Amino acid sequence: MSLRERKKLAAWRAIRTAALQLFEERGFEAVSVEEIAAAANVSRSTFFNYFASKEAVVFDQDPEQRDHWRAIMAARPADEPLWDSLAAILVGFNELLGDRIPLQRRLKDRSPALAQSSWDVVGEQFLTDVREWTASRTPEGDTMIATLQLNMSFAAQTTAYQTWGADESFDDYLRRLKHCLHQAGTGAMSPPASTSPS
Amino acid sequence: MSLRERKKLAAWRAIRTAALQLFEERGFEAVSVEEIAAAANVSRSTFFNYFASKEAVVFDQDPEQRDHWRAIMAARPADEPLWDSLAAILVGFNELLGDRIPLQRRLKDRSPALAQSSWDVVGEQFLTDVREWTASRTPEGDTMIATLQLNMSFAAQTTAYQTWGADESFDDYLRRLKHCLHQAGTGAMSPPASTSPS
DNA sequence: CAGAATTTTGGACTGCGTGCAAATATGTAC
DNA sequence: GTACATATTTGCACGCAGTCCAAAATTCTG
Repeated sequence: MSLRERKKLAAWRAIRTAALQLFEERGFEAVSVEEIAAAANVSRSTFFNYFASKEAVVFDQDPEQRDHWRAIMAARPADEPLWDSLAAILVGFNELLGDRIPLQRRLKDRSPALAQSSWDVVGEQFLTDVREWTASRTPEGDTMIATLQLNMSFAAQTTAYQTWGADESFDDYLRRLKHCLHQAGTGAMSPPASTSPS
Repeated sequence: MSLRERKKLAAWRAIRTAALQLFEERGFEAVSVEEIAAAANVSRSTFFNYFASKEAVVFDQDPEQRDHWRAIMAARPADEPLWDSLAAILVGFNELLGDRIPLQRRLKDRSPALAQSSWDVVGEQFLTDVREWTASRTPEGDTMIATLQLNMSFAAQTTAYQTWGADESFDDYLRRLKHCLHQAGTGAMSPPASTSPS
């Protein structure tokens, strides 16, 4: 790893930690990009060299994390049913994010702007990667069914996130995620009536 | 309907038609709010009185439409399974939107900014209304399962939209939407292998 | 150490979205 | 219709996100 690369990574992390710190202290909207840059000892321009937008600094993942989830994807056996793979990938991804998710949650709760950022939890990069991965594992004519399963797995993820009560732990969240994935897998209308656990 | 209300509606429509016209001619990004306001014979301030953002003018629905989809929601029998209701509501909503959807599609295809607006197809208002409707029909402990079904129905909608080929008609899109809803209802992993129709 | 390649920086610029107070239009009561 | 209350429109100023570009600064290569 060359000096350049090390410095790049360091700058990326300096910006992100500075930003998150400020966001936690004063809320997303109340912090300007200028302030973030200043806190990270970088120019405003440099901030935009690393992050496409102010929101990206909340949702983008550490470059090293990216390698991890790519490994997770690559590890799925080629003959595994798509849905099972997607479920495993999403769970793995969430475990990977770990304690960063609560932070995102805290910020979102306080910020209208962040609240309706298209990307919840899963950042832009992961979305792109998992789309690509799905496409690579989908035979010619099945692209619709594959897209549907992909979107359904995200629906499960979103649901777990949305119904994550303020008093619940991260493990509770993970459990619910798995439950939602299972439920989505077996079908939305499978239970004729009340089948809500825990 | 008072004069005020009639004028309001007229202004709303004037702004939207002017905006859509300009967007079609020159693309979403290339048109400024000032230009839209000018084309609609209104001040810039007034534009923001009616639309919360430049994007909202693409996704917000005509106030009268809102009454229509509310009627659709109200018409669902109280004892119908949630999933069936949601499916019917979404189909009804899309039929209602009708030829406006292709327009949105055309704009989105040309505009990166629009492309990743959180709201695809279904605008903010419909989202809010259908959330509220769902909540009103959900017993105390079933909020997670209800949220999941809601999100899954949107996943089906999104999928139909994403896989809508440029050469396909609006009816093809509607057909695919129904198919996706059915598929999502019976479960993501139901087909062990290739089961893609048409 | 010299020159190529990449990154950082500052500065100017466009345009969205907000806030506010003055002007204008509509509704209401007499 | 005149007078007053209420709602809407308008202009103006402001902050700030995001883009572009050319000049510095830094790292890489030999």
